[in-house]
Amino acid sequence: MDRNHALAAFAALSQPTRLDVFRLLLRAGVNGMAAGEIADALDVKQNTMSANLAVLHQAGLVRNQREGRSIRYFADLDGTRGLLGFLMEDCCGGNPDLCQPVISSIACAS
Amino acid sequence: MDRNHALAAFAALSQPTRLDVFRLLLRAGVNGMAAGEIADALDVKQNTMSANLAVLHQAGLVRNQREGRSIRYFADLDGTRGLLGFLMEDCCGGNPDLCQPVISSIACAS
DNA sequence: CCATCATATCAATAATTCATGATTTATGGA
DNA sequence: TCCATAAATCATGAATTATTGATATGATGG
Repeated sequence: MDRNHALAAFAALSQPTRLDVFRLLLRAGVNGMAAGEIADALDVKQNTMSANLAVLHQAGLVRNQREGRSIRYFADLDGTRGLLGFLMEDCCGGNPDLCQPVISSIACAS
Repeated sequence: MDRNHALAAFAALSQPTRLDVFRLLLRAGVNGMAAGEIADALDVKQNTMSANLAVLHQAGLVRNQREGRSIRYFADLDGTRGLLGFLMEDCCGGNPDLCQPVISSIACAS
């Protein structure tokens, strides 16, 4: 993850529909959702959703996979990890004592 | 951190200068940097930087504090934690097994 | 093949965002 | 009080981004 990838990812997440899509796909987990399902779930027109999915894909935040006539989308956790790592690396490198509480507070309460 | 705050934060980080500022302030740690220092360090005009700092502040990503004639800026780690937590909460809630690797991979290598 | 369904791409307009010169506000020193 | 410094605000033009109707591509079943 370099600076330009990070910029693209943040831009992707700065739009309401796209943020909703990403969180929806996080919830969907390994099942993912077909493009049309996503559009229906969020009440967004098909071509608008297609464009927004393309932005998320380009940004490395979602993956997709053709499945018959549909294309199924998944949250890309590798890309997500890269983004968060990029954001926090400076903090962790220079000031781990300050950074650690940020990390630990978002750990899954398993 | 609600959806609108998260959108504002992602929008703030989606602009090159602002991303650079945020990372610079993470590196600066508790010392922070004066607004003018930041503008000089990144070779950005004073009023442009002022506007960008205002966006980051509004988004809850930086704090500031007047210090004589200068205003000193700091990365706001509470705001940052809120943002990351918001982004990952759905994943953690429904799919902690998938989410955990994302979290642990960004932990500080102390 | 042909019809249909699912998704992507295109073209055009509307809306938002950005950078900047000029100006204003706030602070501190003489 | 007057001046100098530091930062914020304002107004404007340029560039980017979003949405949408129309159309194209790709896959499946008959």
